[in-house]
Amino acid sequence: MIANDLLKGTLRTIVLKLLADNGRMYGYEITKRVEELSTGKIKLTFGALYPVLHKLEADGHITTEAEYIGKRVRKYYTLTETGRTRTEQKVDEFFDFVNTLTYVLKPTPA
Amino acid sequence: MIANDLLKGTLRTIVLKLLADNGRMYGYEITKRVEELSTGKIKLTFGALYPVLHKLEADGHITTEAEYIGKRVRKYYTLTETGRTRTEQKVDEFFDFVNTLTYVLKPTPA
DNA sequence: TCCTTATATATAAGTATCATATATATAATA
DNA sequence: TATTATATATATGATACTTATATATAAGGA
Repeated sequence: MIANDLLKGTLRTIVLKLLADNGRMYGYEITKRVEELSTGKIKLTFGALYPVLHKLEADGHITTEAEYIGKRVRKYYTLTETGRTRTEQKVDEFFDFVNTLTYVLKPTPA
Repeated sequence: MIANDLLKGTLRTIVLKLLADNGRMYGYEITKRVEELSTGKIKLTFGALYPVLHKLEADGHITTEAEYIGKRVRKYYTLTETGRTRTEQKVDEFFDFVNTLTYVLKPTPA
């Protein structure tokens, strides 16, 4: 498992990027996909995920469609145009961060 | 500047790694060195740094020596053995995290 | 048939980490 | 003499998660 301090600040980015790559997805599906892509090392908690999804919707980055699977509700989320732009920004920001921190954490002089 | 959400969870790692590489350092020096290594993109705030240094000391990862530069106190910090072990863990943890998240954030299918 | 596990969303309360603001003081430079 | 740099420290506040709790349907195994 990945230390959860490090995950802080990346949840939004993860969610946005998955939606960008996969078209529309629902919450539960997102957690499963992240677990899959990270070979079990990252597990999103629902208590964090759903508030983030609601926030992204409130900010106009995603839209919702409810669908019924039998009697159970399922909410599909899709990126808006601004959401797509935001995704690019956030992903770039992350790799920038990694490059910069690598300068700090790589050096090992005699 | 690096988005500060991303920095969360990396402060301890940065401090430990700098001490591991440079022998002994004092707080102010650490902030300057980080700014240098990150070409100005990471600026540690004192409000975050000093509590972390005190915490690391309380946890037995570093020890302090006070030195007087004229009349001004300067506190040098040095890694203990457990601190050295912890540094390795934390740095490995960070690069693990990066590799794992890259699996999630890299894919871009048609 | 009953129990457990998986599916599915949601909110409230608690914690950790860092930023901002404030305080104090000495040394160097313009 | 005034400003900037050096140097440490704490209190308060914001944010982003985790943990706990709630609710409900569907599927699978005993």
